[in-house]
Amino acid sequence: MPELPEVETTRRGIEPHINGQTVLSVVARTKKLRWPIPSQLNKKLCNQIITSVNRRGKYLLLNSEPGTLIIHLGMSGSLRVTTPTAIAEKHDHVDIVFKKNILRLRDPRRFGAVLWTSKDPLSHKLLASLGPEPLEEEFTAQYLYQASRNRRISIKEFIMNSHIVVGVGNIYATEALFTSKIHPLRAAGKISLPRYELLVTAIKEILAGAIQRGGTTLRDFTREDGKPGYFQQALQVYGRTKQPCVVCAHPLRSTKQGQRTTTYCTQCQR
DNA sequence: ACAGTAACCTGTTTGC
DNA sequence: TGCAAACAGGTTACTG
Repeated sequence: MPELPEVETTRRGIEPHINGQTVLSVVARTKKLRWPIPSQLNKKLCNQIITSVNRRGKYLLLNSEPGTLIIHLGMSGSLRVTTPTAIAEKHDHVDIVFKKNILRLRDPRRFGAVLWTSKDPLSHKLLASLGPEPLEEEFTAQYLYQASRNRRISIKEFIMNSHIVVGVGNIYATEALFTSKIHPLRAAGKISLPRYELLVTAIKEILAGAIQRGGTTLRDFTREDGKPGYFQQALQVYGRTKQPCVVCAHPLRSTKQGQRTTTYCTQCQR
């Protein structure tokens, strides 16, 4: 569920609780999520200090002197800061135990990941070939325009590809295409530079706005304190199939693209 | 290199 | 009411 705004909301939420804190122990109750959880995580992190909490795309990076714990929340993951005595529930797979609290990973569908690297995390196989951060200056219309030449894939699948740009998932891709009036099925290679300008602006504004509101909570996304985000109230098309377009009142239509639902306005988006 | 599809899971909602 | 199918915020791996 978490897209970039939800992961960034999580990062900002957990950072003040764990940055500079010493790990007392690591408890893994599950052998594997998407991939096996590294054994000996307790040995690696016990008595180590968390020196920074970073994000790259939808990956969270908990740095320490000997290495980095890489966490991905997948579709249903969330991190919470709990009291040291809170009882772990059914889908609570990993605890990073500190003196005053526990950082607890919950992930019912187990599409998430917990990985360890003792090298530069950005050179890790899964991170090395990621596209630019959408909120950084390097993410421009010119970049998307050039990257999309001769690509026949639809624009929606194109911007959801993390090797093109990170952090744009189904909700925000759907919203950004509506805002920039681009039809989600249009071939990425057949979109003009001016239209990419509109799209890039929309992506940046929508992601920034969602972070400001603490992310989108549809069903079970929660912040580190268990509270929801408030961006769902600002969604204009996602989840609104058959309801009237907020611009022209024409009923919104849905289709499937790469196993994901896309909702769009047949009148406004071309 | 690119495009299309299946796969990994569980919980909740929808439809007969 | 019951049950099966469909659906859910992600991403890799495999095939052609």
